[in-house]
Amino acid sequence: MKTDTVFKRAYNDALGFIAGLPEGEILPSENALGRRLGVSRTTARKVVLALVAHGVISQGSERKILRRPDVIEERFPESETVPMSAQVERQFMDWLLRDDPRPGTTINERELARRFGVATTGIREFLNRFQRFGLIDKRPNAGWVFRGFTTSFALELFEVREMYEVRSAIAFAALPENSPLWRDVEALRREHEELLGHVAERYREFSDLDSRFHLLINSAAPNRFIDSFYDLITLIFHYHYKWNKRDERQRNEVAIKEHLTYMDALRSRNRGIIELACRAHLTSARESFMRSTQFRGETAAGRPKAERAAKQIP
Amino acid sequence: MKTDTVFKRAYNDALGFIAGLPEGEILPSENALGRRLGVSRTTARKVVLALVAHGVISQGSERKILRRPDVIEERFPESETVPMSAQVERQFMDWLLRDDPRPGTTINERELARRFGVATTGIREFLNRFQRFGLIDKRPNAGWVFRGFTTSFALELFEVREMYEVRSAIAFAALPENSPLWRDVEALRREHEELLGHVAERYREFSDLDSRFHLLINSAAPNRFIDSFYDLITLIFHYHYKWNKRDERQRNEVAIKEHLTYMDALRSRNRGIIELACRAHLTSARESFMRSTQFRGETAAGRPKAERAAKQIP
DNA sequence: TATTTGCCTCTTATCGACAAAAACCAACTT
DNA sequence: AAGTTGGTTTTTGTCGATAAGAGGCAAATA
Repeated sequence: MKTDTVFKRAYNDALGFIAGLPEGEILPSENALGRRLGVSRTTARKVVLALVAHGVISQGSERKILRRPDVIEERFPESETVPMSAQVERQFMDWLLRDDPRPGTTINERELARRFGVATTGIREFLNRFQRFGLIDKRPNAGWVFRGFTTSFALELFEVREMYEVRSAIAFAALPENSPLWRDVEALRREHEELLGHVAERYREFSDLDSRFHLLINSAAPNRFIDSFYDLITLIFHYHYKWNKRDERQRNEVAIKEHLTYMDALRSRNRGIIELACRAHLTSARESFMRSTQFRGETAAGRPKAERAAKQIP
Repeated sequence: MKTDTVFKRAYNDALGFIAGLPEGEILPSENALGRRLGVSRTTARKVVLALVAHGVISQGSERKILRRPDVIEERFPESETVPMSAQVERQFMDWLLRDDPRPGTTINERELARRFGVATTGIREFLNRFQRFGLIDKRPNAGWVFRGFTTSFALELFEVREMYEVRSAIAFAALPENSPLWRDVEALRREHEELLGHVAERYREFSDLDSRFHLLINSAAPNRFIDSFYDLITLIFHYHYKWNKRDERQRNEVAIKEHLTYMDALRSRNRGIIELACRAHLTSARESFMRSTQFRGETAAGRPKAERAAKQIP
């Protein structure tokens, strides 16, 4: 059966929303509430019912807020508010990182299902969606193979990334003076400078900034295929940052400076300069990426134990 | 339960294989047979059992071919040899073409399941895989929306295609003299010339040639992301050719000539010339593609009935 | 010793069931 | 008339079951 994560998340959100309201206030209509919580009226109604049952709002058609903070803190645990599919993704990535299977390892739907505590259907669905990221292959009637975080995976990924980004950067430069994106660049530049000033303590915040920066460049000329490729970039980097902490501060500092140069180049509107800065940054990003992780050769041959251990999550 | 399409296809193939063998010959081992049919020994064994039951080969451990042509013609119907997933794809594309839903139309898993005669799971799985082609979007808990064969779909598709192909063509020119791919180009060139000579009757064969040509260019520098994008190109063009017959002969003739010029350019090894020929061909292909089909604007607004009818399968 | 075959186990493909969530409808309120 | 609510219908998300197919082991054969 369906899980009720939607309801639980909505309920939690509703509590947060109510906490910010004065006591005695009348609750908004079911429709309005649903809109605010991002759910259908059916679910909003269920939330209202639960709120009444918990004594957070008054019974009857009145629906006044009673505000019982002690109860208000009784939320559903985080883990019950995230839909199964999202949980599978997380568990799968964690499994990938932790177990560190070598290229060519076959992936067993049934075993993953057991391990993750879900039905095989859920795993299947995830793998089917995940397939587009080029890390796994399907062999009909015989499961999936993990292609591995190989050198060629990284190279192919960055090759396409560079093609896309150079194209977007050049398109960006061609934006009209009054495009709101120019203001976004300036705002982002300030954030970069700010972060650079406190890089020693706050270098971890770069990951988010990085993602926003490249997404901004990309938004100059939207293309669904390019956008969807960024899902992959985001995913990989998200987990990459999580699992690899070596030289993180230094790597990030270098990248921040490159971003600044890159933004200067954009300002210049000069195509040649932009392309140069863009490629320089991406090349550097690729090398730091590959240096920081133990990418493997293509063969399924083993490698020393020590090397394996280096990739474990700290 | 699983369908037995694998077995049925294997059985049909086995009959074809046996038909080419002299009477009285001994059937190869189960392992060898399985390998030849592209199936596990378990299935090969099942095939052998069925062959015996139908009197095509002798009973016992002998397994001599009895060759009863009348029985040999009793194959399983085509439709029972194609796995459900493939059938869903075909039916979905046909539905897309025939019903011609407008952009923004919601897709109903349950209804498709009913219509296609499969369980919803099958539809879900297909839609999840199909999602990467950028034609549908998922709205959690509320089904899918068809984004439509819009102008922007075509433009975005061709933009990426051009980026990829120019990159591959240039990589192609850099191949060493002795690369076997050069021989493939020459062979393909001869096929083009041959086809051009009989274009009036055989213009339909171009579709296949086109696909092979671009795949060849692409194979100069393999990249999994680019390769996977070609799946989309192939799919779209496959169905495009099926549903759009307007000016087909003329369009194909033009394209053949462009391919020839393109191949000349490759021979020259000159980067500038190659890029020119490549872009010229792709631009022309894009325009012919867009002219030949009624691509719509982005809005969900209606359009005249006559225009709709033009897209029906003849 | 290397195949071939018989038997057995494990995995995948596909279905149907069912609760959660969305969508619809009609009576009701303001 | 526009919006709100109660009740009903439809659709999606998730599960478990089961036959088809893959793969492994060991006895038999060559």
